[in-house]
Amino acid sequence: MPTPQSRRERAREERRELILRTARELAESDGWQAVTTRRLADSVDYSQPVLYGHFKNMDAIADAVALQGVEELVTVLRDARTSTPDPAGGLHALATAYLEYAAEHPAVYEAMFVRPTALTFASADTPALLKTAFAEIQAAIEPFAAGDDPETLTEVLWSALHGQATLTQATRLRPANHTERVALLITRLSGNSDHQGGLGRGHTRG
Amino acid sequence: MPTPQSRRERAREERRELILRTARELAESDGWQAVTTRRLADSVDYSQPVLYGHFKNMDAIADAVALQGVEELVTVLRDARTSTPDPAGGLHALATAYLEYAAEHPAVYEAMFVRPTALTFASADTPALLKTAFAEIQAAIEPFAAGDDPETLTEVLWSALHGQATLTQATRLRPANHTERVALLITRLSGNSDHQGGLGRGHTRG
DNA sequence: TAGATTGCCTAGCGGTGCTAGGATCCAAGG
DNA sequence: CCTTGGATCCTAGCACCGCTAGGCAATCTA
Repeated sequence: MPTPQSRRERAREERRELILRTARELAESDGWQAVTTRRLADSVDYSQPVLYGHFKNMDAIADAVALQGVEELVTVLRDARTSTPDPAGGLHALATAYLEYAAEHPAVYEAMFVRPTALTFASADTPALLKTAFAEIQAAIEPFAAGDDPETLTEVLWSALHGQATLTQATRLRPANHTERVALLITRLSGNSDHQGGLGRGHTRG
Repeated sequence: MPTPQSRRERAREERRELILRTARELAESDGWQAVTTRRLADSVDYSQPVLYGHFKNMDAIADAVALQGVEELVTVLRDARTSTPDPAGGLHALATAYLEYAAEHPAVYEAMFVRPTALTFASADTPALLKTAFAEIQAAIEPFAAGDDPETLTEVLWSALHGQATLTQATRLRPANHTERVALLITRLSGNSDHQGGLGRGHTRG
């Protein structure tokens, strides 16, 4: 509904978004440790207590940013996966898109999956959104499940992507080999050695 | 050097280890955010400035703990890999040992690979130790490199393990499927789905 | 024993998250 | 018009954080 009751409430909502946007920018530019109540309040030109009128505490702000991130990630993954009818190509595109998003929005990614704040237990509707994101990954890898449990395979793929995302951010991996790592990962995970050629092996034991 | 010069220096070294051990215990029991200078100083029954006589700052303490962890991890990985002459068995054992160490020492693991403190740039001899750890993983996966670059494949494996370790700690993955995830990961990464001969999934239905 | 060195503590700085209490504004009622 | 009630916002402050200056006491050297 585009008319959120009164004008006051609309102004209030706008200010909430201002806080969120500013926190996100601050985190992306200087890291989450630089997002303090005083700095954030200064940046939005309010006093600290105003922040607490919108969010329970500082972690809740990071959680809200994380929620935005999950929504964005879902559409990014869906767009990548459905960019081609070829399952192998879709999987490769999804994996690349995942790592690209993590690289381009490191602070948001950190809020989502690295920070201790449990997004799962944040609010009631959060798990549904997270399940959607998980389902996107599953849809990409499921054609290659063969005899294995698709959900477990999805967890394996997600973990592998998550590991590459975080270790790359921490400059623990050679940045140059980014492309090769993704390609090698999805090639091996999808079960055959030439993923360009399509599905390849379909049944090893009947 | 078993004789560290004077008695004073030996006492000093003992106190350094006391600080390190206490910090590690504190981190494992209550998390790194609970390891503050005041609490740590209280726990070792000294004042805060004493800590700074041994370490440059708080992060340096976490780095020292991380260094201990890498040493431990190297031996754990080596023992696991060489526990069997079978390459596939060795790889599986190494992967399991890696995740087991991460699960049993979450704070140490966090200090090593999650905390922003760059262990690589910590001191001069650190990279060598890290390279040894990396080489251990590479030794386990290299037999399955086929035509692919072994180093890239090692990065892929390590990232995948790291992802499983961190997401498991954050309770983002189902803890029950721990074993299945490792088995599926190394089965697929090692190149084929059924030359594993009973290590992982598959034959548990009879 | 006198002097130098070292080890250690108390006290304090600026910063953090967060909250209480009073001031101020704004919309509705007499 | 003025008054009143409620929402809005800020100043000031608490306890805690990492870290450091300065002084005191114990120890080693001569």
